[in-house]
Amino acid sequence: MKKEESSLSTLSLAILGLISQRPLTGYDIRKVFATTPMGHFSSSPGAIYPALKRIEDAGWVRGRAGQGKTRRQRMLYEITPQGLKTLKQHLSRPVTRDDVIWHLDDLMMRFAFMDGVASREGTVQFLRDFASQIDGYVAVLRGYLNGVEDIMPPCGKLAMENGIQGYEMNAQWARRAIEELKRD
Amino acid sequence: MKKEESSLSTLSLAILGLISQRPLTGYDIRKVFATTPMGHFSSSPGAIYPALKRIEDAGWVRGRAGQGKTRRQRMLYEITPQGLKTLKQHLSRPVTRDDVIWHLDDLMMRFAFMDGVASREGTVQFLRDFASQIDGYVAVLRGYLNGVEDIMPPCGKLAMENGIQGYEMNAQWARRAIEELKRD
DNA sequence: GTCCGCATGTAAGGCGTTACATGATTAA
DNA sequence: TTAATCATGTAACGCCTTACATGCGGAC
Repeated sequence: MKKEESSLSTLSLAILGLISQRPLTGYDIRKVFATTPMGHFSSSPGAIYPALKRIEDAGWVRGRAGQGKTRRQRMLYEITPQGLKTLKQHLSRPVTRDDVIWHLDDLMMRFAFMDGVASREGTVQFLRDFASQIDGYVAVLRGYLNGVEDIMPPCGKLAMENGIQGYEMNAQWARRAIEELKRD
Repeated sequence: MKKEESSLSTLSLAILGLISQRPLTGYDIRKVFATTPMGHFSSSPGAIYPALKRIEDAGWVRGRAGQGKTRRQRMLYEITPQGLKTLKQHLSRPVTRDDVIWHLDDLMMRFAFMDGVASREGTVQFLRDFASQIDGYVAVLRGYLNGVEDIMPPCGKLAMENGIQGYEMNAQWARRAIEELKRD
């Protein structure tokens, strides 16, 4: 329910994260959103180009003329030192319960872009915090469900269980991910 | 990425669904969002009251003066026949892959409010369609992941796996839910 | 007599969605 | 030469977020 100082919308974070991996054009980004599992992002130009302009105005990326297969003019964006700093800051923000409730997708984005940007220990710590925040919230939800499950209609109850299982799956995933990252 | 005719935002659907179960005031709705697992909805007045007004203007709910513990004036909203029809229509819309990708939360809301509103067979059919649409999408995602997993950085790959596992969890949940609904 | 919970709103701003618009290049 | 793909945008709209505002009633 809260937004923090280094305000990056989830879409902006996704774009900045992608550009941090390698320089991209707006169209490249659209293709990533349209053809990969990042597909729950709007690949629409009305979302991408304004977002790109915003993070350019903020000084986090810099566009320069580049050409691809054709010699059309196209803007190739690369991350700036400022942008990398912002990204790092954003990725290293603590994991709160608010994040778990309201910005789960944002948390996952943060993790997804830690590869070149955060340290291995920082990444593992993030996953640990993530899992433990989820555990805490799941306990609350289970407590609530136990209190009302006798009076809840079947579909409502099943829907609530779906939500809880989703969180539990995330916690399990995080612990497996920690193991996997340690095997290096 | 698409919106349909009987356009109901997820928040409006949640409110209409809650009111369909029993008459509620705006404040009641805020409390539900603030204190139950429906907590990823904005319990803020700036969201609830305008949404309530919109669905009232649409003729789906009717407000009448009612009093609670105190004899303050407060608007108690109840669903209209029109509103119930709209809700039923919305709940019986087919489950598409677009829904799975862009409106999973909406699908879950639809299911959560089927209790008094949809038939038992309709509900089970919904879950079957839900599971099979997810299966189809998971196959696509797994295909993609297989193609690129050798060149993907560890965090990116793990994040993608998280997404896929989330979908798989949903499909499993749906099949268990079918079994549970049949045990009546 | 002050704070907290009840109860309902409004105003500004941000940003994503939908739809429209434009023009170059390439493959059929 | 016509359609598809590349490539970038704008405009209107809807709706959520944040913050502010108000006023009653009960409890301590």
